Amino acid sequence: MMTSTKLNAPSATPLLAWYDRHHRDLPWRVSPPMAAHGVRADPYRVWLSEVMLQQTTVQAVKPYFADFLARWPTVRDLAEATNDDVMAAWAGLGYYARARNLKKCAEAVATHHDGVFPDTEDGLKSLPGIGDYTAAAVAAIAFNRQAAVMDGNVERVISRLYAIATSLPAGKPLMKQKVALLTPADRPGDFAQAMMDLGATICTPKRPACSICPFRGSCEALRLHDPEQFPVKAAKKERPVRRGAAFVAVTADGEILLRRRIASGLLGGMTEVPTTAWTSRADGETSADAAPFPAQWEPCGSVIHVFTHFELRLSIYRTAIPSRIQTDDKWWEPVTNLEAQALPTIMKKAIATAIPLAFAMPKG
DNA sequence: TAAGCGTGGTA
DNA sequence: TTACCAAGCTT
Repeated sequence: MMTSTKLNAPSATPLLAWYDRHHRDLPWRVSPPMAAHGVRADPYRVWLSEVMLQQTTVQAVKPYFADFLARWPTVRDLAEATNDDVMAAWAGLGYYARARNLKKCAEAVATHHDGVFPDTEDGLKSLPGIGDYTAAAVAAIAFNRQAAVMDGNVERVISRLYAIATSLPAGKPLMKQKVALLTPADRPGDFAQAMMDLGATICTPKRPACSICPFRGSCEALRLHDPEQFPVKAAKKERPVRRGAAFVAVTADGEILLRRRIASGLLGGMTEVPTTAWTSRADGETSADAAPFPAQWEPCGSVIHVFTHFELRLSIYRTAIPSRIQTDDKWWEPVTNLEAQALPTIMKKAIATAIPLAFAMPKG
């Protein structure tokens, strides 16, 4: 006789058992056996990794994490660094407001908290760049607080476990409630990391490996035979195209003209070559007419770069001049020193288009 | 609440 | 190739 499948009530226990066996080894992480002996990860490392991991893959973060930790081993070291050095070290990782807030947060901890991170969610959340997720993650992982950690992975796992059909972000409060009920008092940090590991390796967006999932006996979405339909997300919007021109000027001495972007907004505080405005207008300025100074500007290609909310198509112009030309709000930088600059990826692409060996030149 | 905010990997 | 997406925060 056919009977309906009976689900067990979800519990942290099988997840933690799975985590003990299958957890990922990551540079900022304390392994479960160590954690079981009361060893906690350094709050500075947990915070640094969590900020870097916001909307960013583990693979992309690893080299940046190692570099930051080597250069600034403690939060005080980071607080005493220059903004330029921090922005240059962050260059390429994206979402540069994170780097600006990282520096502000380090300064706040050093100045107002005696160099010690707050050990509560509320205390952490009051710091720059720390929101709901990061506050809960640091509180749970570094301080063993019973905080409900909810990121994209957890949203996916929870929405499937309970077959929550409410779309995101509207369904988030209900999901957070479910996570809070599931979070154990004894191993909250391991639980949070286990949920994220599960989301990253088993409960994946496409083709989840339900047959080996520790929640397979409790998952409502699996019982419905369609885990991929969760979580339900709002429809995405189309990505408009903007156009502009970028100008690469190089002197006979091998110096390139650079400038600093304004401190806020897109690529805020980062370094760039002079460009026109980036406009969605079909008749937008993309010619050499708007160059930073009169010269023989030669078109040398184009760069397409996809940002989160628009696609940028930059026409690249270059000129070679005998010596520096006086400009305001700009400076000349040796091409051999570009690696030390806070150049976002789009600008490295633009420069590499005009000077193919710009990032392959030996230093000094 | 919705929009703004990067980049590189993957299917 | 196009589209999606990866440990979100701020305004």
